[in-house]
Amino acid sequence: MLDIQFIRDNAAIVQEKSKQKGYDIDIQQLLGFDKERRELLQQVEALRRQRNELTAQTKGSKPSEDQITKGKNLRDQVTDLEHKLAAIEKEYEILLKTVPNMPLGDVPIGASEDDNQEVKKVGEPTKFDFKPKSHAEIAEAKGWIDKERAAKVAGSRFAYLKGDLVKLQFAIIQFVIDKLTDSSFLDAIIKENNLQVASTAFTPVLPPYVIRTEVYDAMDRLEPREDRYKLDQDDLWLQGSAEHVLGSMHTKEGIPSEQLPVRYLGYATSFRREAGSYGKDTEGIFRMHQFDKLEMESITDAKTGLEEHKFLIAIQEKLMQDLGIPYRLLEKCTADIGKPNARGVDIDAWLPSQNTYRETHTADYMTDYQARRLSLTAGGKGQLAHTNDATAFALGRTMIAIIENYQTPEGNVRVPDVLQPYMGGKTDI
RNA sequence: GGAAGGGUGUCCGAGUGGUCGAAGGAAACGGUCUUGAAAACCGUCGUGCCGGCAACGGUACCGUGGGUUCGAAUCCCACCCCUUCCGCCA
Repeated sequence: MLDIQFIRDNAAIVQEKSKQKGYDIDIQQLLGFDKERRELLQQVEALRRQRNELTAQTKGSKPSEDQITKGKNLRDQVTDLEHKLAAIEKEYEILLKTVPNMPLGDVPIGASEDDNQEVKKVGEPTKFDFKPKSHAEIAEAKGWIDKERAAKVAGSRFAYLKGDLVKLQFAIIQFVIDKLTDSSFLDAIIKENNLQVASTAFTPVLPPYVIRTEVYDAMDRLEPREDRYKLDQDDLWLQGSAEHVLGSMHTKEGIPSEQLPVRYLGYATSFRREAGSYGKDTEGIFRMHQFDKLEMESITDAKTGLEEHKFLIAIQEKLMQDLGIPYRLLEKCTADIGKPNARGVDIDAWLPSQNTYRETHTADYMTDYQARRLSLTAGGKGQLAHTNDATAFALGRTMIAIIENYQTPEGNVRVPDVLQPYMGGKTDI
């Protein structure tokens, strides 16, 4: 969430920028609650002071009848005002939490994802001298995907992945882990892009797949909750991205400057109900309730947060280039970056069967918006951390891109060069 | 799942109704002493919120949330977490 002091000092800006993100918040109403809350708080504290003074008078000896009467009277007044204060604070907090993070100055203003701005295209759309098939056609023919049986067991939008596709997934995982834990690989990216960040290697992490309501909410990733899976018997949700359980890992901690930046490469199976996307992307494994993902997460101080964001994007690009998949980079507009984001980009991979680019990556920079509610500081007392997350590879969609861009007329798939060592030297599957 | 014990400041740890924001120790920081260092000694040493230009004042916080009481770290209830033992289990 935002700092209330910032909202008090910049009410008009907050109002305007919230609107640009598609959140029409009544800032004046929020400030009204804030004022009322502070007035009540002062009254409550004055009464508590009286009560404390009375207690100090009576300590050591039995209080007189008179003092007890006075105390009871004070207690009732305090309790009454505390209830009023609690009610106001609840309204205040609900409203405060609805205020989105402020977009950075370079974020394009827009009303929908159509207003996202293309920054560049890398690689030419793959050319074929035959009609390219969709990943679903190839994979089903190869026996790599079985959705019909998955439907019997788990319902729609689930799949069994089998055979060489599974090997390919693990090859990608191993490839990325090798690269991101190698600080010389990172250092080369830093130099090439002239970035001012440390070459600290990523720590690979296998996180828990479930997350408490309170923590999920503090990350501001619980909503929309109809897209989340809730565990019936516990106060737990299945995470929708490794980022949800990685970013929250250091909640209520202070990270000393010598340990910054904290960089994690998380691998997790993520779960999404895909509410509201019925009938969309039903072919193959493009949009699933369950998918595996390699996710980068980093915690920095305020000074280096933006540079870290650019670094994570540079890594995403480098990994895509290493796999040889044509892609485009989009700067997401105010309406599309997401509530906790100050800035965000998408990478879309070229999919020959759809003759277009489709989203495979996102990179999110949250400034201190998440850290404020997580009580996460970095580099000193009261200095809120800046958080960044970015997809390394969403494995399902990455394999779709590989299958479609590397397909042969015979319906085979060439293995990208960098992955061959992880596939036992196989060049085709 | 059953039984027992426990969660207190940066850390260890005392505290079972008022004199407790909290003993004592360690660490850290400043100083005295010393050629220098160690030791010893002296001092400083939690955070949030509200008010204030500030100095400062107030308030809250002893796992979390309720409750009892004139008054709660301390008593009661619920929950969370940790440890040990038993059971079950990959």
